Amino acid sequence: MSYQKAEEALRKADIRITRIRREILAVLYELGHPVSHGDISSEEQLRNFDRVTLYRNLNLLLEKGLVHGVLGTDGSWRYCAHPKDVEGCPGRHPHFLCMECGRMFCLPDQAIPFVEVPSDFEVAGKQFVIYGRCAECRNKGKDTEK
Amino acid sequence: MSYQKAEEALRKADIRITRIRREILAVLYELGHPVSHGDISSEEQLRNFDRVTLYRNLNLLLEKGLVHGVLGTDGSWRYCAHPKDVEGCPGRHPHFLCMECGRMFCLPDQAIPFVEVPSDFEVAGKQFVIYGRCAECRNKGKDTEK
DNA sequence: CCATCATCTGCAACTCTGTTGCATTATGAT
DNA sequence: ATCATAATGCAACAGAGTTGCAGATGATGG
Ligand SMILES: [Mn+2]
Ligand SMILES: [Mn+2]
Ligand SMILES: [Zn+2]
Ligand SMILES: [Zn+2]
Repeated sequence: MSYQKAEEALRKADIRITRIRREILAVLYELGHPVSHGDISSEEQLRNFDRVTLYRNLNLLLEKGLVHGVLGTDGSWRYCAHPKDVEGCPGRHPHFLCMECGRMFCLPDQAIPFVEVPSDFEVAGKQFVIYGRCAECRNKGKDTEK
Repeated sequence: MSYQKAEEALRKADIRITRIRREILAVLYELGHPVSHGDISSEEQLRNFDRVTLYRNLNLLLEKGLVHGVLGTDGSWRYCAHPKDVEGCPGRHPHFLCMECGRMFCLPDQAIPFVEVPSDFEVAGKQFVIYGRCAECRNKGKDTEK
């Protein structure tokens, strides 16, 4: 079960262990791909928590680096955590967003490429989102396409 | 003046020439870096148009490829057009967002790097945003930094 | 140069994502 | 078990962007 991993991560990050935090991390570990606030809140285990509390905890987990966040080109954030990322989950890889089903996929095998910025600029982070249609949605389309 | 360029581009894209469209394009051509709806709407020449009309026209110009859009990690879109991009302005380059002043900069000298996606996915586009602090904001900070 | 009709504009209302303030409740250290 | 501190729930708010519709505007053909 992912609860062990979740508690371990929370302890390591030195933040209080509460039910919602355990559940959020467990859900993200199981799913393994970035999901929106809405997706998370409709998971069985999280359905009864207040949406604000969910937002606040997602932000906390982001700050503490237990979760990484990706802003989709649809304008909403996805949250993702991989249990294997021992030292937090920096998410330094590109992501793919399917604009038909709204699912987001990590492309973890390649690092976000280096890009030159003016030398007097200070880089805090990067987001690389590729958007289009996922395999599943392409297949569904094939019947209907004229 | 950029009005010539603007009208030319509108004619080429085969959309009606209206005052707001001419003004939007002229403003974007002059500024030459991505700006938000809010920035545009507070430009002298555009201050008296309705914000909805501005949104609708920005979307039209995006669709027609006369303008490129970049979603900042602050969650709002910036719009940009370079007059030299004769065949529309695809914006296929990374952008830098200063999280202090909110300004966005094109990094036009480098293409958005190629990234492998699963072969059965269909790529429609990419967004590569680097965020941090611009040179100007770093300098301003130096006085105040303890 | 005017009539016509498609298109564009302005206004009001709305949606969606995310945030803030505050009173109440749970957590964990003692 | 006690208590201070931190987390939660609820209501209200904020900002970006969209939709529906009535009335104005611009391209076109006579
Ligand atoms: Mn990821
Ligand atoms: Mn650009
Ligand atoms: Zn899909
Ligand atoms: Zn700046």
